[in-house]
Amino acid sequence: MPPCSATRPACTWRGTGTQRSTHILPRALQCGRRGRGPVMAQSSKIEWTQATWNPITGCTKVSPGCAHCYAETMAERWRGISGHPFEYGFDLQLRPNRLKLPLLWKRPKLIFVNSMSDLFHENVPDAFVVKVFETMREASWHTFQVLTKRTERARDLTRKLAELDPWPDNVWMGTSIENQRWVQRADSLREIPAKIRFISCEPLLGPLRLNLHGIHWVICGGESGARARRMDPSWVRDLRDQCVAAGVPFFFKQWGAFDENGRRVGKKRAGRILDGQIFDEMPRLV
DNA sequence: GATGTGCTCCAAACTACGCA
DNA sequence: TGCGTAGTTTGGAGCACATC
Repeated sequence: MPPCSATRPACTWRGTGTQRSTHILPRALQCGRRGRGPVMAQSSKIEWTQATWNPITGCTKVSPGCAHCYAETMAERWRGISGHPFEYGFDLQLRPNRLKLPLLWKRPKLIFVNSMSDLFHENVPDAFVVKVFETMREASWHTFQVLTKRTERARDLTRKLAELDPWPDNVWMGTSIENQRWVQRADSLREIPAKIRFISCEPLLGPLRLNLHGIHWVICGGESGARARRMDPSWVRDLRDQCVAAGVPFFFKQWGAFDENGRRVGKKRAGRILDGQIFDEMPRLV
């Protein structure tokens, strides 16, 4: 019997690996234990990265793009399960025991930092951010992708950090922009001296007119999940055309829960083909 | 032999869909 | 209409196999 169930919310998470479920997961969801010691998601289903690293988990909402946050949904389902990594749900948690994890991964990877949080959340102490940067600098064989909605704090804090050390070449910096209301995040991002600056327009909730000066990569995708909001295909095409015109690599991650014709078919079936093409472009190193 | 990699399975809660 | 099944989400666990 599974140790955890809806009728026994306070039971202990044991993760025996021998439990059985009626749920069948797609192959692409699978990820693996890698050797010994503490582990994290060394393989990720996120299309534009290879692995995730979460030295912090949990976050709070700042804009409409957060409304149906998958990370929150995932984390909250484990709240109260003693011993589980998300025992405290989506409450902000610093995880110092994970700080050195990328140093254990010997093969170079593209690592999404804090897929389950925001490194520049107001409740993350400056000193902890510094420690995250120390690891990223030390693990120079990896490439780290930091994504935040709090670009003003990121800019201010990185200015302070720059007084100690220059921005590491292997750390990309990005921000999420879901509609025109939040395009000013790109202005703060432009002031951060990362070698690669990128914008993630996911979930894309409205038409966007972006200033792509100083931006090296744009990711776009529709919302998935049960309560997903539909992305109008014209918004995607317009964004792609802006990137083509500006010479900025464009990555179309997914249609989301709705296909190109507005039918709810699920993320998998909706796919990621735009006008007969898969846009997989990655930033050119500058 | 030690370490790294690939594969499989599991967890909860919800929605969509197919079928009787 | 109601029921059962599939799908969605990522992190963590075990095991087998590959590589050094």
